[in-house]
Parts: sequence; structure tokens; C-alpha cells
Amino acid sequence: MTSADTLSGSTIYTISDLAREFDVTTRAIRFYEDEGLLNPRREGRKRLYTKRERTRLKLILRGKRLGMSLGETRELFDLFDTARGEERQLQLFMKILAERRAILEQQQRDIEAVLLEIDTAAAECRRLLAEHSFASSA
Amino acid sequence: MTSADTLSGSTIYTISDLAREFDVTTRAIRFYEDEGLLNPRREGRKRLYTKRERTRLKLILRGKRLGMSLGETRELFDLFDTARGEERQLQLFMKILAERRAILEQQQRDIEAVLLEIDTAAAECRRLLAEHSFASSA
DNA sequence: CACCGCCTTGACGTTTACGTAAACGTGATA
DNA sequence: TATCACGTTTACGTAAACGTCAAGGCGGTG
Repeated sequence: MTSADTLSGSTIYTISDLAREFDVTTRAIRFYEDEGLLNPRREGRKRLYTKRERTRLKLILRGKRLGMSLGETRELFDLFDTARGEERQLQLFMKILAERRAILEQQQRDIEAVLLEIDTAAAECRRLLAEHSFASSA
Repeated sequence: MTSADTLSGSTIYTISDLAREFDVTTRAIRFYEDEGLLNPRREGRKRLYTKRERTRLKLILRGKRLGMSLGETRELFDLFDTARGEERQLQLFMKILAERRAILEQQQRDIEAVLLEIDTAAAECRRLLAEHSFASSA
């Protein structure tokens, strides 16, 4: 079997399965583990990744695309894992969620602004190009 | 005059004016200059910032919030400054704009996904807290 | 057996984005 | 005049996020 073991219900991935799928290096994946973001089972020394780890990797990379540091992502993971039960933890969790939401909403506004600027710049560009082709075809 | 010179039509800022306004250190602002992102005039050795520089700083920080590196931002600045006229440059400019747009749209999707997850997590949280208060108040 | 491909653990190197400290100039103020 | 508050340059330090060897284990194949 060369790739993911899809038998027995619980899919298993090797490190290079995930590396290929998400287009990251195995080095990066091991680094995320060193940083406490992943925790794959071992078969001897080999790492075995379940769907849970795969999801975590996906979340890590999504966080990266949004400019989050690995530290921030780990905090969220830890919170998610920890905040099962104790009221104090739940309160903290809600607070962090709200903060994260605020950041994301700021990012949405930033993105909207940049998209608008891109639109106007592109329009201006097309205008200049049109002028140019007009001038050179005359 | 202690702060920005708002006379003579063209507003002038000192480095600490901008630092205060955007909540960054003067060190950071000088660093952006070293990296070719800002280019303030000098009065002797002192830096004088115009509205243009102020706008650039704002763009730099917005880029940072979206996870852009200073290098990427500088590329955009350079392109903006360069692409005045030559058709080849305009074509390149349009291409880069399109690429940037694609990244931003991916970020929008990422943000939507995270916001949804935050919603469900927060709802679950509230449910647990409600249960808890019910159990402890009985 | 020898080689290949994939896996492992170190460990040092690199880039980015500043922080921090030293040492100094300059003008306003007590 | 001395002391701030603000500015400057130079330079070394640092955290993050890996890249890049080095050196080797393990299972299959010609």
C-alpha cells in the first residue's frame, strides 16, 4: 500500500501523504510537532497521522494564510482541548473567541479596502492600455 | 508647535507623530525606511513625513495585518511607482493585481470558515455554561 | 547483497522584523 | 547652565519558521 491506509474506518496518513496533500515539507510538519501543534501516534519511530491530525494541519495552514503565528494557533488548540468543563476555562475561551472574531472582522475590512483599491488601479490600467493601443494603432 | 504642522496646506509629520498615531515604534518606522518602503525628506538629519509617507505607512500596516511581508508590500509600492506608462509594465502590474486579488479572496473564504467555527464553538460554550449554572443552582 | 525510497533524529544556518543599548546632537525649559 | 524631550546613527541581540545538511534505520527490489 503506497498511500493513505483507508481501510478499517480510521484513515491513516504518513507524513509525506500530508506533505503532498497540503504542499508543505515534511520538515515543516515535524516542526509543527516540535512546537506542540501536532501529536501523531508512533509505530516504532514512524509517525502515523489520523484525521484529527490532518484537520489540525489544515487549521494550522489556514491560520498561516491569515497571518497567525504558530504560537497563536497553538493557544487556540490548547484552549479547545482544555476548555472542556471548568466554568473559568469556558469564560476565558469565550473571551479569546471574541478577540479572534474582532481581528477577523478587522481583516475583512482591510480586505474590502484593498479590493476596492485593486479595482480602481486595474480600471486605470485598462484605461491607459486602451489609450496606448489607440495611439499606436492610429 | 508640538505636533503635526498643519499649516501651508501640506501637512508635515515628525517620526513620533506617526508612531503615536499608528501605534508603532520609531524604530519600526526607521526600519521600513531602511527596507525601502518609506523615503521621508530631511531637514538636516531629521525626517519629515508628508501625507504620502503617512499613507504608505498606513498601507504597510494594513498589509501586515493581512500577513504580508514587508518585501511583498515593497514590491507593490515599486510596481505602483514604476508602472506609469510602459505597456509591458502595465501588463505586469495587472497580473500582480490579479494574483493579489486571488490571495485576498482566499483569505475571505478562510475568514468566513473561521467565523462559522467561532460561532458554533461559542454556541456550544453558552450551552455548557447554561447547563452548568442550572446544575449548580438546583 | 546492494541499492532505493522513505522515514528518523540532531544540529547548525537563514530570513524577517524588529528590540535594545550605546553614544551623540539640538532646541526648549527650570 | 543643567536637564529634558526628542531626534540621530551604529551595531549587536532575538524570536519565528523553517531550510539544509549529516548520519543513519527499515522494507522492498533487481
